[in-house]
Order: sequence, then C-alpha cells, then structure tokens
Amino acid sequence: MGVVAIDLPRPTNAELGILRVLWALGPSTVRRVHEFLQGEKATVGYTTVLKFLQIMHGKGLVERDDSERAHVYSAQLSQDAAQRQLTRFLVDNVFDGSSSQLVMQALGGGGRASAEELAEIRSLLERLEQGHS
Amino acid sequence: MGVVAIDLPRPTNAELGILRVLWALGPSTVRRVHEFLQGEKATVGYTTVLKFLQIMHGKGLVERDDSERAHVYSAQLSQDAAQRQLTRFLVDNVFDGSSSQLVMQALGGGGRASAEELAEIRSLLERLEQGHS
DNA sequence: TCAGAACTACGAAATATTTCGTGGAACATG
DNA sequence: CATGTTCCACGAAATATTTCGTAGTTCTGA
Repeated sequence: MGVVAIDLPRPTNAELGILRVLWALGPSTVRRVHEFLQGEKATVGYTTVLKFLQIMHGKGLVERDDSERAHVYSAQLSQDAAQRQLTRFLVDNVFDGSSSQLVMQALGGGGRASAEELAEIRSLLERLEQGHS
Repeated sequence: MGVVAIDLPRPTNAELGILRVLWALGPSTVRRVHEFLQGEKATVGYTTVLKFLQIMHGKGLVERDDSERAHVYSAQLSQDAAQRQLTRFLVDNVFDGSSSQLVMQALGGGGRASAEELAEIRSLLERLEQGHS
C-alpha cells in the first residue's frame, strides 16, 4: 500500500504539532492547547485546534475526557512511542536500516550535547559493547 | 505557516520511496525505478512512477537529463542531505530538541549495531568528549 | 512500411490534510 | 431573565498527495 514501505501510520505534521503541546502540558482543554500555540509562532484558529483534536480522537491518537463541559484531551500516543515509531521510520527509509548511521548523524550534526548527555551515551555504549563479547 | 514548527518541506512518503530507489541505483530511467519497485513489494503503475518523477522534478527534488528519449532522473536531494534534514526534524519536533535523546533511542531500541559500528560511534564520542574539556 | 512497443505529457479522480465558519447549547452575571 | 461568552459538532472549502488512464510521439523489427 503506497510506494514507501511503511506500515505504521505516521502522525501528520499538524498532528505532531498538537501532540507536542499535549506532551508538554499534559491533559489539556482545547483552550489551553490553543493558547499554548499562540505563544509559539503559529497563528491558528480555536476551532482549527478543536477540529484537530476531534479528528485525532477519531484516529485514536488522543484520549478525551468529556465528563466536563470543556473536554480534556490527552495524548494517547505517548512521546516515547512516537519517538520509537518515527526513529524506526527514519532508520528504515532514510538510513538504509542502519541505526548507527543515524546515531552518527545525530551525534555529529551540529549537535549540542552536554557532557552529562555524552556520559550517558558512553555508558549505554559500553553496555552494548559488553553484549558484543 | 502550519501548526508544526517546520521550515524545510519534508519529502512526502511516496517521494521518499522514489528517492530511496534513486539513492540505491543512481541516475535511472523511469523504467529502472519502476522495475526496482516491482521487485520490492509495491504494486505501482509505470505512469505513477513517471508522474512522481515529473512532480519531484518540478519541486527540485530530482534532476532530469532529457537528452535521450528515455529521460534519466537522479536525486537532487542527496541521501546525506535528507538524513540531515529529517534527523533535525525528528529532533526538533519529537525529541524536544535533544539529539542525544535520539541517540539513546537509536542505540537502545532493538538496535542491531555491529562491533565495527559501535567502535566507530565510540571514536566519534571520544572526539566529542575532547571538545568538552 | 506498418504494427506494436516504449516513452512522455497531461488531465483528472480519489484521498488525505489543513483550516475555518456557522449554529446551537450551556453557562455566567448584571 | 437577557445577553454576552464559552464551548462543541459539523459542514465544507482549499490544498496537497497519491494514483492512473488516455493521447500522441518516437522508435524497432518483421
């Protein structure tokens, strides 16, 4: 189905934009999401945000608590899961299946990584090298 | 422009599918691209591939040599550039701007990475740690 | 030469995505 | 209670993406 070898349906750009807000704020009303978006750069109408949330709810990307008049939405697709899915997508379709190529790219590419982060990566690396005895 | 903070226009899924073939084969005719795609899984018509190549040429994603009857297309967006762009997109929009989080994900996540690749990563890591003195 | 094969260009249908506006219900308050 | 505000549902326009089919041209081989 489709030219690209893909199974999992990636969130669209706009959906990602909404999810980012939900990940940052936690469960939120439409108004909160909308206000957050104003604060950034996007000029997007209130009902646009509402509509997206409704669509995403239909797709199962967000949960809805409609016990109050102002419905509260929360991400159903966790940030962690999205990270896994999209990283896999990138590896499979742009990095010839080589996750270490992606690592090289992410580490090298103008990357700002603190000493702490580098240490964390190193420790993970050492654990992996252990398993490679 | 749009809810997601993005400037660079990502290639669409189908476009990525075509680019992958061009990256793998190098400059190719429509027929070669189409045949390669058959070999995989996709069931896609010849004129569909042709149309995509034309559209992508219009967008500047591929180059066209039409000196022969069978035009030869080649990726204008290099695999390397696509890797940079999409990695940045992922970092910015899904990893809160933290490329090392992406590294952790790519390294950890079910990753198969050979000993050689790990060594390469380690060496890059050490170079980065140098710069952090 | 002439039928078929190989190509390109183009139109257009079918979806998917993105974006609001309108209408009506629920709520707050002077 | 009258009226302005807040909120949701829904319709629908504008665009973008994905996919072919048809028409017309050029080439090839019997």
